[in-house]
Amino acid sequence: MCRTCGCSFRSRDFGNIERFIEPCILLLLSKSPSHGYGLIEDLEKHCDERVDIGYLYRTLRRMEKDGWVESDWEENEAGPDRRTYTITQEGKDFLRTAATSLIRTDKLIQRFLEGYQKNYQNNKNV
Amino acid sequence: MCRTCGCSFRSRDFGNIERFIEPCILLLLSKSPSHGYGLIEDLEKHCDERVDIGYLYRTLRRMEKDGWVESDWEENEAGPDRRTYTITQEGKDFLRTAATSLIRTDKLIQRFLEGYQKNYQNNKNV
DNA sequence: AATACTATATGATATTATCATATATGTGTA
DNA sequence: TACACATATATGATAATATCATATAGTATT
Repeated sequence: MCRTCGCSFRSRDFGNIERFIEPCILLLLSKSPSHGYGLIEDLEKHCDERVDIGYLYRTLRRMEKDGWVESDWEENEAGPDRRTYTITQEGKDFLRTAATSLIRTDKLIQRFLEGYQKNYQNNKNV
Repeated sequence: MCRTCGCSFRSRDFGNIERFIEPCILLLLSKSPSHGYGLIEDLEKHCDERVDIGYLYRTLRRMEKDGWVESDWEENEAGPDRRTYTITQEGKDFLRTAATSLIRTDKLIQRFLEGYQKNYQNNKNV
């Protein structure tokens, strides 16, 4: 149930990028190393969505524990120092696996949408 | 971390139907009322995947609490009685919302896959 | 009587996601 | 100098989602 207004719509949103955050992060890092705050901005630019910043930082630490990324502190004269993340070989391998999974997800969603639109055209009031 | 073998691959799978289980159930129920065990088989047929049966039952009860479906016991001479679920108007409304979200998700995934394949073609070893 | 299939349900726990808040550096400005 | 603001990382508390195992029971088959 939605915590904000108590309605029956779950806070869970089937369209949010959080559900695919790891592959998206890995894809960005496969282009060039980056840090948490930078990734937030990249994700927003690419996905038109502001990811919860606390969740992103925790996700990055978890991904490091999992061996998909590595991090080092980078000095930053223009502001606070940054923890810069680099993708590892394991991370690249996982990215490939995730891409395969997402191809499958994409097919599932398209199958769903076809079924839905078919019902809609048949005037089934759905 | 994967509980079965302890590897760093999360049990979380970006391709599984559990991530879109509610819209899929609602779509099936919008065609005709059904019961848990029947839905499991339908989902397997449509999505080539066996959903965890305990999870499905709990999801159905949650959806009922949320007002998306209603249930009644139906006598079954050929086996144990069945709890038959029917979609409500609220469920139909949510199905429409979910479809919109999934169109967005589909676009996000395709954008991701385009980016990924572009990297792959450029021989970036990802 | 034992086994298999159908059918629903829940205990225990792990994982994922959200919301709020703490801390600190540098820049601009009142 | 004091303050607000953007950048930057982190974590406490809690809610929501997902997994795995197990319990219970009716009907059919061997």
